[in-house]
Amino acid sequence: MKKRILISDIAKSLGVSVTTVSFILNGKAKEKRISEGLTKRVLDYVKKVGYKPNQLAQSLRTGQSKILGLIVEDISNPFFSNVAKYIERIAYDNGYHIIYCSMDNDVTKAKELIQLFYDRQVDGYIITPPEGLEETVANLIKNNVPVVLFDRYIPNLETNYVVLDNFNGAFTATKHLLENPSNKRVGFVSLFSNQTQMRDRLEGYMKAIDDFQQQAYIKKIKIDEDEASSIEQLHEFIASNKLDAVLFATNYLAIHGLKAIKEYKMKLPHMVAYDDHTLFSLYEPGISVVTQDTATIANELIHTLLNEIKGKNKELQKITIPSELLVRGSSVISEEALEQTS
Amino acid sequence: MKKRILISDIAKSLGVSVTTVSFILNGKAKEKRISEGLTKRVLDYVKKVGYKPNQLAQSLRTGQSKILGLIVEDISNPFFSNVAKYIERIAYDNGYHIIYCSMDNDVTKAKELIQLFYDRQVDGYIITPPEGLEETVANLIKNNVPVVLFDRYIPNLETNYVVLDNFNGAFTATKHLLENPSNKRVGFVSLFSNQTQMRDRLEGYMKAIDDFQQQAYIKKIKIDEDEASSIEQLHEFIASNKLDAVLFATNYLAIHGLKAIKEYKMKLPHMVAYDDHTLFSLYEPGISVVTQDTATIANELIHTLLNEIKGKNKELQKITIPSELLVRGSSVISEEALEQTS
DNA sequence: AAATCAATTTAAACCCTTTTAGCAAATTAT
DNA sequence: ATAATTTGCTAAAAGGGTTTAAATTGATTT
Repeated sequence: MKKRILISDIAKSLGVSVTTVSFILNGKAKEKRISEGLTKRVLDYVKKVGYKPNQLAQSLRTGQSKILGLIVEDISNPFFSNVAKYIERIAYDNGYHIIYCSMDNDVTKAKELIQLFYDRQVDGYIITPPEGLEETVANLIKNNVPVVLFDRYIPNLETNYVVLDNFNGAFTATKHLLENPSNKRVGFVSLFSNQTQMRDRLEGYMKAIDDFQQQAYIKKIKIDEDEASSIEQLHEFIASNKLDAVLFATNYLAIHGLKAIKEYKMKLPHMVAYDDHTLFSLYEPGISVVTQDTATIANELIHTLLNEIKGKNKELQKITIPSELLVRGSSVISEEALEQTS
Repeated sequence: MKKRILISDIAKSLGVSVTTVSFILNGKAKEKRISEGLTKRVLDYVKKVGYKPNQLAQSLRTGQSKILGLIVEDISNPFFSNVAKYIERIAYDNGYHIIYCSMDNDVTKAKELIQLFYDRQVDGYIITPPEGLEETVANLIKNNVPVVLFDRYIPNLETNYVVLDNFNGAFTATKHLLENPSNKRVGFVSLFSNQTQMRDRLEGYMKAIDDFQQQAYIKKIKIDEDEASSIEQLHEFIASNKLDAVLFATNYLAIHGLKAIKEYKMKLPHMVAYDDHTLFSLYEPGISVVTQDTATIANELIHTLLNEIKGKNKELQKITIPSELLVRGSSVISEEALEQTS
């Protein structure tokens, strides 16, 4: 923690030039034909005094900041904070840092953040794009800035992305609900949003509904609706349609749903939420979810980005990760439900 | 997004020197007695072309990175991610960026992170110190690095910190539980940890127990215990002592407790958790919590740190934020509980 | 008219690396 | 024995700003 030691100090102490030390430190000893003896001597000394290059100077010179920008919808959503946690870890293991931000589905904020990151010369971006960010992202791509989209992609824009198999996730979930003979009326709660993940989840729901030749009950909530109003609307939706089951397109919509149920003492025998949450595993009755391995997602994201930065991606990576339906509490719950109704 | 414009470009275009532009941009026009006319001309032009100084070059020269390091216990814990979200926002509004990390209560990792941040020349630190970090933090202080501790502090070390009134929080919570005449046996679940927040919560619990002249039931869990074992131990603790109520010292311990209750179909009529969680508000019966305004905490933290950086703190800031007992569901629940038991 | 002074502006040093271009000595080829 | 390479290393420029120390200009004094 004492006074910072510089590369010139090393050079002086060893009686060699700064250039030589730099070459050796950057693994160019062979290439620059520096003798093995000297290489070892420098390396040993550097290790002994614990010299570390000044990142800022290094970045200024190389144009590489070794910082990655992560722009997620909302870091306080456990889905995103879990992914962030893994990304952070892998990035660090690869010598990168993460600067992260929540954009709260606000295009203006997202644009500002990207500009800010750009000014900071981050080496790459992982972005969950809100609607309206198409042009900004297109611009980044055009300028050869490494970008990976996440959770949703931008149609008609050729980018790397890592998303979930939303269609099959929603399809399987809806099918699961419909297969229960007591569920005649199965609804779907989503957002007013044309983002791909929402579109695909809707399509998955519709496919299942059509397969079972049932009526569709679809409710969309405004993306920036305040919680109280959202709860109010969900109450109305569930109660007036006398729904037996609902598929919620996001975890917080499902939470609003639960709050509505609690507040208005409604019955909603079955539901499936999108993206898991501690709450869902402990709630009685247990709440089934469409889930996915956040570690896998983080892995794909960060590796895609790092490869892009290193120019190792021969072609665009369009990765779809299968999602899984985690059925909860059916046995326990049906017992308990029976007990309670009896 | 096009090619970056430099300060030298500005100077050339305007036919003045780089120095002059720099002075004006850094608000030293008056001090350096640069004429108002020129000042305005430069400022207008800079705005017109949208010039922004290269942060790296700036940092390299001034030694200020405008980056703050935030080291929390676990970013996926909603308490921390909420505080982080606010901190992030305020920092940005003040022209600072946040680099954050979870240290997972691992001293080695925390030390590495601090070293890493130090190498990156962050301008200040917000740290939730794990046990064993005393010396490292002391070292930072000794080197005049701006530091604010958070959630817990280090006894005998003179630092800025922002913590909660853990003693009163735990005391009030325990008192609340004891005041219910049906609660004879009130336990406390905490961690094997000498961190101040845990120590104070224990003392608050003990004070209430002593005031009511009751027996104490205290269970500590290893700080890095795996979830399954933690659940197992909590089951044993609650069941064998036939506890009527439990105060949990952290939100995840309370979650483990709930899992134990669910898994082993136990009864635990009342509980209070430390740090709120969506789960606790929706669980049936609603779970009371000791909570606090994360916005206030974040505000105090970031402003203390920024003032420290600017040298505006005349003295050390030792801030204790009052915590609040949020009693949940007592009325509704007792009704429902009655219904179920009847 | 020369000297002094204040008001402006600027050249150059500095922050710390990386990297280009090149030099001197040792080898090899002719 | 000399020219052509190769080997081993380095001086200096570059990267993009900030800041010190000094130069320039015009006005005022002597």
